[in-house]
Amino acid sequence: MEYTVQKLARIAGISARALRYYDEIGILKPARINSSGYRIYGKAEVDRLQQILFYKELGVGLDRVREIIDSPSFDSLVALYEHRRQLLDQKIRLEQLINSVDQTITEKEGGRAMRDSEKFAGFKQRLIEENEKKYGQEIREKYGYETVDQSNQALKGMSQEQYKQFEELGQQVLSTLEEAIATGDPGGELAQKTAGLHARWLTISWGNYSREAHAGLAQMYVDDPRFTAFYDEKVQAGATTFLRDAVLIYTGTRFCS
Amino acid sequence: MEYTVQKLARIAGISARALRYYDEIGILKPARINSSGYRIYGKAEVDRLQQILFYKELGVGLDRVREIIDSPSFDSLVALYEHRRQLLDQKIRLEQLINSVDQTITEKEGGRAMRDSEKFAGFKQRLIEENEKKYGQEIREKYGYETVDQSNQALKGMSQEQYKQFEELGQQVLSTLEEAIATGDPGGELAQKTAGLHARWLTISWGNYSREAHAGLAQMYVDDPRFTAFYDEKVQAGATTFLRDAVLIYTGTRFCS
DNA sequence: TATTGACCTTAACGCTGCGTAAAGGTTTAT
DNA sequence: ATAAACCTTTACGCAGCGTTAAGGTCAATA
Repeated sequence: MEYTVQKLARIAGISARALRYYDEIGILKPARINSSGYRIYGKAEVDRLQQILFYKELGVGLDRVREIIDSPSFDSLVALYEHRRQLLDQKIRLEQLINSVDQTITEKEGGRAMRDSEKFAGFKQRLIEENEKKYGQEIREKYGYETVDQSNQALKGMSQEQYKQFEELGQQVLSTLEEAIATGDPGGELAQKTAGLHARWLTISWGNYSREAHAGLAQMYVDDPRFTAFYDEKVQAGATTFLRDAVLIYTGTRFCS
Repeated sequence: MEYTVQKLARIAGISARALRYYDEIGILKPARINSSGYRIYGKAEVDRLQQILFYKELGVGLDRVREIIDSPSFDSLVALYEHRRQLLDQKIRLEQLINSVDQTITEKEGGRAMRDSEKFAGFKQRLIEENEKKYGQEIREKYGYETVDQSNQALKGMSQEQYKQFEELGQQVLSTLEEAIATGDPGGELAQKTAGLHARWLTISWGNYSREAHAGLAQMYVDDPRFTAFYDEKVQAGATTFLRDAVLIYTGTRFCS
C-alpha cells in the first residue's frame, strides 16, 4: 500500500511532476521520505489526492481546492456555489465571443469589408457588454427581472427597414436550406450557412440572440406539427429535422433527444 | 495624427505596457522612433491595432491574430471557423464542469458523504468524457451522427428502478415548486433547488442532460398551453412561468424572450 | 560483479499576456 | 528652476505544470 511518485502518478492518471509540484506547494505531501530521499505515499495520501483531483476536475484552482478540503463541509458547499457562479460567468463570456465570431464570419462571407464605423461600433458594443456584465446583476436585483425584460421588449418595435430584411432572410433561409438538404450533411458548409441565416433571422425578430433559444426553437420546430408542416411543405419532407440538426451543430448543442 | 504610447493606449483603451509588449513580440511596431527614443505611432498603426484588438476581443491568441491579419482574407475566414470550433469545445467543457458541480452540490446537500466507489465512478466518467472529446468527432465523421444518436438512445431503455425515482422526483418537483413560489424569488434557494430537482428528473427521462435543452424546455412549458395548464393546475396559477424563470437562472441562460 | 535500464532526486527555464515596480531620461508647465 | 507628467529599458511575477539537465538508487541481467 505504499507508492513512489510514478506509481501513484500512474494510478491517479497524472504526471509525476504534478505530484512533486503538489508537494512543493504543500497541498499534498508524501507520508514520509525514505532513506534515499524518495517520496513515499500511503493510503491517506491516495484519498487526499483523489479529493484534490476531483475538485480540480471541476475546474477549481489548487488554492481553492486546499481551502475546500481543509475546511468543514459547510464551507465547501459555499465554495462550490461560488465556483458554479464563476463557471456560469465564464460560459456567458464564451457565448458572447462565439456570437461575435459568428457575426464576423457572416460579415466576411458577405464579402463586405468592415468599415471603420462598424469597427468602432464593435468597440461600443464591447463597452455596453462590459457594462452589462458589471452592473447587469445589480440592476436586476434592484428592479427585478420584469424591468429588464421590458427594456428588452422595447428593442423589439424598432425600425421599419428591418422588416424588409426579415422577409428577405426568411426566403434565403428556405432556399439555402433546400440546397443544404441536397448535400445531406447537416454539419456541412451549406447547412451551417443556413443555420447562420436562420440565426440572423431570429436576431431580427427577437431583437437579440441567444444560442440556447436558437437550439430550443429548432427542437420545437420538430416537436410542433405546425412548424414541421411549414418547412416540410415549403421545402421538402424532412426539412425541419435537417434544419434542427444543422442548428444544433451550429449552436454547439450536444445531442439531447 | 501621431501618437506616443500612452496617447494611443488611451484611445484604444488598453495599457501602454500592452503596446510595448506588442512592439516586443513584433505584432505592432511603431511607425518610427523619435530622437529621444520614444515610440511614435501613425495612422496605419492605429488601424492595425484596431484589427488586433478586434480579434483579441474574440478571444483569439496574439500569435493567431498575427497570422490572421498578415494573411489574405481567405485564410482569416478559415481561422475564424477554427476559432469558433475551439470556443465551442471550451464551452462544452465548461458545461460538463458545471454539470459535475451541480451533481456534487446536490449530493452534498443530500448530506450523503460520497463513497469511494462513487469517487472512482467519477474518474471513470472523466475517462469516458476525455475519450469522447478525443475521438468523438472522429467517430462522428466516420459513422455519421445517427450512430452516435443511436448509442445515446441505447442508454435510454436501461434500468427499471429508475422509473420509481422518476415518479418520486416528479412529485418532489411539484411540492418544492409550491414552496418556492411562496418565497416569490426564482433566484432563491428553494427555487434553485426546484430547478435542480427538475434537472435530475430530466436527466433520468432523457438519459443525459444538457442545460440548453433544459432551458429550452422550460421556455416551451410556458409557450405550450398543455404544459402551462399542467403546472398551473397541479400547483397554482403562474407556476409554469415561475418554474421557467427558476430554470433560466439555474441554467445560466440569459434573457431571451 | 559490472553494467544496463528503469527509477528517483533537485534545480531551473518556459509557456501567455501583460501588471507592476525600479531606475533613470525628456518634455511641458508653472 | 523645478515639479509633474511623460518616456525608456530591464526584469520579476502569475498558474500549473512540461521539459530538459545533471546526477543518485535499485533490480535484474550478462
